[in-house]
Amino acid sequence: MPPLTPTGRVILGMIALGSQTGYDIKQLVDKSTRNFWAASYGQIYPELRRLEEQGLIEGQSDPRGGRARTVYELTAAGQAALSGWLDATGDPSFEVRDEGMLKLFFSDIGTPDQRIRNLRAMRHSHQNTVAQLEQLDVNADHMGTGPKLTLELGLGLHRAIVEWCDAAVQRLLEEKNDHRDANQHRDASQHSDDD
Amino acid sequence: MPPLTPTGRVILGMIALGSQTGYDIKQLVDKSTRNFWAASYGQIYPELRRLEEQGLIEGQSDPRGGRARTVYELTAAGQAALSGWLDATGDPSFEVRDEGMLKLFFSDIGTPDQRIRNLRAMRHSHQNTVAQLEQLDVNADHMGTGPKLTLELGLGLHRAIVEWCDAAVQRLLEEKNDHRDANQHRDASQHSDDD
DNA sequence: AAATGCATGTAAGACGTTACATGATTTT
DNA sequence: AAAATCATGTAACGTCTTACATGCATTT
Repeated sequence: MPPLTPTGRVILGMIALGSQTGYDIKQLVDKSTRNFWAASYGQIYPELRRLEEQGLIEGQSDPRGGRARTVYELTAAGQAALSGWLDATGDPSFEVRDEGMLKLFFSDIGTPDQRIRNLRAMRHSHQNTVAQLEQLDVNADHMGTGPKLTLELGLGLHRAIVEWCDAAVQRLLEEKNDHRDANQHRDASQHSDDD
Repeated sequence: MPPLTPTGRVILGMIALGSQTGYDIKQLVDKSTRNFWAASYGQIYPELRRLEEQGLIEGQSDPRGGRARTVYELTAAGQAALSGWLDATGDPSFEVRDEGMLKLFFSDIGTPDQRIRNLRAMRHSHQNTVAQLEQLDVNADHMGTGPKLTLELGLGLHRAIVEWCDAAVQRLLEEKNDHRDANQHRDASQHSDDD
């Protein structure tokens, strides 16, 4: 028996949480886990096939009107596979690919202005994420403990990044001003940031 | 002209920072960016070829003794491509795949103990990362502003995750105790955590 | 003499996104 | 009547990791 693929895990989990169709799964992933574990249709539908072949899920046709629709549920083997994964010890995989940080890393190559623009772009995208998560947070009452915890952690992290970006920009601007003031006396006006 | 590939960017950047060989690049990536942008030999060497074909870098054979060795440097076009990327506006890509959080999200499926074990596993792996970054931090004097900033942000983030995991575990344990105390009176001993 | 580090590379496969295509149902 | 939502799927492509293979140079 091949081990659960990465996408296989999300799918089993989402079906366990009540998702029925491939479409359903995608909706739920986009609403809940996409910030730390995304999935696309191009992965989901083929993977549903494989999981059924492996006997971990079972689907049956359940059309709504003239519209084809396949409803899936976990088999006993599927529940076992899911539990086995959740119970497995050993460090969980963790990967980040952050273009903003990469640019920041290389930012000595460019101008100080470029660096600040980049920090503002980072700030902006993480602030977006915060706003999305805050939307979800309003119905935290109807959530299980797991989803509540991940939401809380996500909010905390993205907020921390936003705040750090703000602080970094401010520090860089002050350094720039210090440097300018040390050379000669001119005026500069400060910007105000949206939020 | 095809746009810079993801790995192409790191390679150009690392060469700009002074890396000379493919081996060099890999070493530097592993020491500096791998927590937010990794690269493997399987990507690096083929990509060096492509970048040379595109005229963005130029390599020349520079053996050390009987050992083959190719030293690369940026061409003018390569510097332009790198600057163009660093200067580009529009939100930078940002992706996370965090198995620990995914398990946490699904943790209502398992037992409370499983959830706590999972949180401890997360804590452990992020604490490892913190330790690695602290090693790098000791020679922060010799770093440019960019590397210093990414190091600082990385440290802050991973430390925040460690702390959040600790707090979450504690909260969950307290809830468990409250629940137990509400039913009947027994004793439980607390664990002590390594660090 | 052995182990570690320097240095280069490839092949196979795993994983993933994007873009496209199709069509029914429900809401506006 | 149009737009949004539900629902399923595929093909092409891009990207990346793992595992393997090789061999010289330096340090222990």
